[in-house]
Amino acid sequence: MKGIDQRVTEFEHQLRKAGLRMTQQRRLILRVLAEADDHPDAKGIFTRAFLHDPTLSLSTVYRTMKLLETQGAIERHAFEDGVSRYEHADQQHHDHLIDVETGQVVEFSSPEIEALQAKIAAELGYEIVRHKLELYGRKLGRKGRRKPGEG
Amino acid sequence: MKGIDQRVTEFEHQLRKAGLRMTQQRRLILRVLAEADDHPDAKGIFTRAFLHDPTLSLSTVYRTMKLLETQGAIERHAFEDGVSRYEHADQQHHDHLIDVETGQVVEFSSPEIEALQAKIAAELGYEIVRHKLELYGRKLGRKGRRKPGEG
DNA sequence: AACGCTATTGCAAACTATTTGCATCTGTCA
DNA sequence: TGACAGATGCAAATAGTTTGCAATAGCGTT
Repeated sequence: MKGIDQRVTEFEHQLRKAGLRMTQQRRLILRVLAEADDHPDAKGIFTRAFLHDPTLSLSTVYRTMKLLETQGAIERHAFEDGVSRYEHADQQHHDHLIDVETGQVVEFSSPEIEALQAKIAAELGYEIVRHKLELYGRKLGRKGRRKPGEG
Repeated sequence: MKGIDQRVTEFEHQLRKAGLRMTQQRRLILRVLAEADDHPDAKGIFTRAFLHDPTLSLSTVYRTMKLLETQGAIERHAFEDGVSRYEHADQQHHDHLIDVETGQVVEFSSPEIEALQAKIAAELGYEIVRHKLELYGRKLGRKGRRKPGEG
């Protein structure tokens, strides 16, 4: 995995090229994202970053997430809980398996499925721009012990 | 395809069994849904239903959609535009291909992909409860004429 | 056909997630 | 270091959805 500092520096160059600035806030948010091994939402990112800089505002997080997404530095996901969740894009493409009981997100990838998708799209007369595959599952061996009302 | 009236009647029995009532509003909304061949959101459903009953309120649409979802009468989708879209569940399982240029939704299904999904989940120690597969694509032969900045 | 009980509705207000206007502040580059 | 444009914080604005409450209307019973 690339070092955090390296990633920040790379992004700084990327920003410069676009005439944009590397600010303390952006640096902090990048750091938080790089350190996250889950898929936090804006508030989650804000909460973590806020610990290091109590002057940070939530709107800056939102603005930064949008910027990062535009720049291709992160990916935004909209799982079924309604909020946007983010993860840094410095990794191979993968899909997600969400544990319906714990909410835990497992990443996986399947070239076979990707190939099938392309084939299906082609048959329908389309080329795939991107896709979203989310499996919602329950751990094997753990039977219907779901808390009522939980998504 | 099942007749609309038949579907409404079936649902009425289903409601009765649960101690719930079949109201004019629910009847109307069911009708709108049954007649829809797209994937309308709450406001869309409201707009169409409102034509037939101008006393209908948007909250009733939301409440009804939630009820219908709980009863398994409809499916709710959250595509990337952020709003919840609905379709009646009286049909086989299928996934969606969304045209990134027009927003048009094409339905398809692939037993092969389903099988692969189950296999992958099993390998990760999960059984699939449900899944969501969305392909975002562009019509073949129509080249990169996408407006810049559009997602 | 009328009655009563309780589910359902309409309305407005509340909520949640996200965006935006604006005055102020701060990177950057000369 | 100074100037300019981009970025920030704050509060207010949006958009989608939910909810409290008083009034209304299904539906089983009489």
